[in-house]
Amino acid sequence: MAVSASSHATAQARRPGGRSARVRDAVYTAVGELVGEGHRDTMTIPQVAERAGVNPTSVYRRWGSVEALLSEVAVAALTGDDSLPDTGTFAGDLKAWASAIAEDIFRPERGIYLRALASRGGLDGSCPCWEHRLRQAEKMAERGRERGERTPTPRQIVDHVVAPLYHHAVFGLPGGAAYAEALVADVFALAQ
Amino acid sequence: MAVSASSHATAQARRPGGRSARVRDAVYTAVGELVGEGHRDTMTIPQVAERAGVNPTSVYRRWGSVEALLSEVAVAALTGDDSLPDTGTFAGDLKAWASAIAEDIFRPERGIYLRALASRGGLDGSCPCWEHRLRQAEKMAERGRERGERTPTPRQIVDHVVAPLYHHAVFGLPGGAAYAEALVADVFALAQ
DNA sequence: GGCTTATAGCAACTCTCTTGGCTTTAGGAA
DNA sequence: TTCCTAAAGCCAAGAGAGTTGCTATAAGCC
Repeated sequence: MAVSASSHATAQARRPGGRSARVRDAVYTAVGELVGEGHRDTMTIPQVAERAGVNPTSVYRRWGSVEALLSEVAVAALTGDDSLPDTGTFAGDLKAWASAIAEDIFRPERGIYLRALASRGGLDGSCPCWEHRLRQAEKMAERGRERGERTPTPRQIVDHVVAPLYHHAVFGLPGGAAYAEALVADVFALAQ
Repeated sequence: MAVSASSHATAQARRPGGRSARVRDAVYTAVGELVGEGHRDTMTIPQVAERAGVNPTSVYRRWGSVEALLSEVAVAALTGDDSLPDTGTFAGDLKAWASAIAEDIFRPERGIYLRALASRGGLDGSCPCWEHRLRQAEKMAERGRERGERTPTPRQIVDHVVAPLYHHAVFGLPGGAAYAEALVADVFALAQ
C-alpha cells in the first residue's frame, strides 16, 4: 500500500493545497510507491523526485537525504489512524489490539518503514509510534479499571506486548497471530 | 571500543593468518574505528579501504556495500564472548544478566551496530544475537530447574526481558539499570 | 490589487563512488 | 619445489548523485 497523498500526519501544512503541500504529498506518494515496488535499497532522491514530478533540488533542500525522507514517510505511515478495539472487556480489547498490531507490522512494507525508523534510532531520541502505542495502552487500561477489572500497567502492556512484536518485526524474526496471543497471555498473568 | 582485529566470529577463515583473513581483520578494524569516531553516517567503502590499507575493489567485491559490511561487523561485535552469570540462584542470574545486557547495548556504539543489523532486518531472516540470547536463557532456566526453582520459559525470558531492552536501544528510547530491573521483576511474576 | 517572502524550478558543474578487465600475489596441494 | 587457484591489487573510464547560484512563482498580508 502506497502512502496516501493526503496523509500529512507530521508536517504542519500552513495551508492544505498550497504549493509546498502539493510537493510534499507528491514526494510522499512517490516514496510509498517505490517502497511498495521493492526499490527501497536502490531508491535515490533524483528517482523519487522524478516520479513525484518535482525538481530534485526541492527534495534535497527539504529533506537532505533518502534516510531522512524515508523516516518521515515512515512516521506518517506508522502513526496513521487505527482505532482502538472496544469489546467490552479489557481482555478482549488487548487481544484484539495485539493481533491487529501483529497483522499490521508483519507486512513487508511495514517492516521496511519500521526499519527505516529504527536505523535512525527513532526520531530525535524518541519514537512517535511508541508514544502512540503507549497512549493507546493507557486508554485501554483506564477503560478496564473503570469497569473494575484488574489490568497490567500501561508500561507493562507496551513493554511485554508491543516491544516483542516490534522487535520481531524489525529483526525479521517470525511473528504472527499465535505469537501475539502468547504475549497477551503472559501479560495477563501479570495482572493476576 | 573498536572491533578487535582478532574477532572473526562469522567468516570461516580457511586458515587464520592467510591473506584474506588479514584483509578482513584490517577492514573490520577500520570499520570499528570509524564507527567509534562517529563517522557511521558518512562512512564509505573507499574510506574504509583506505584506513584498512586495502584496495577499495577488494572491499567492493567481498562485501558489496557499506550496509552489508557494517552488519557483518555488527554481528561479530554483538555475538562476541560474554559470560553467563552464575550467582547460585535463577533470580540472581537473571538480574545480573539483564543488567549486563542493558549496560552493554545502551552504549552508543552498540546502538549503532544494533541499528545496522535492524535496518537489514536481521540477517537473512534471522538474527544471530537473538539466537545467542535465547540459548543463554535456556541455559539459565535449565540450571534453575535443576536446582528445583520455578522459572519462566526461555521464550518468556527473551520476549519479556531481552526484546524490550533491544527495542528501546534500537529506537533510542530511554533505558538503563532501573528499566532492566523492572522487566526482570515482571518476568518473575510469570513464574509464580 | 500590489508587495514580501518563502519555496520551487532550472542548469551547469563537480566529485567520488562504483565497475570491469587485467595482472600479481600467496596459500594449499601434489 | 613447483604448480594451481582463489583472492587481492591496480588502473582507468563512466555514471549518477549531490551542490550551488540564480530566477520564477505563488502564498499570505497590507
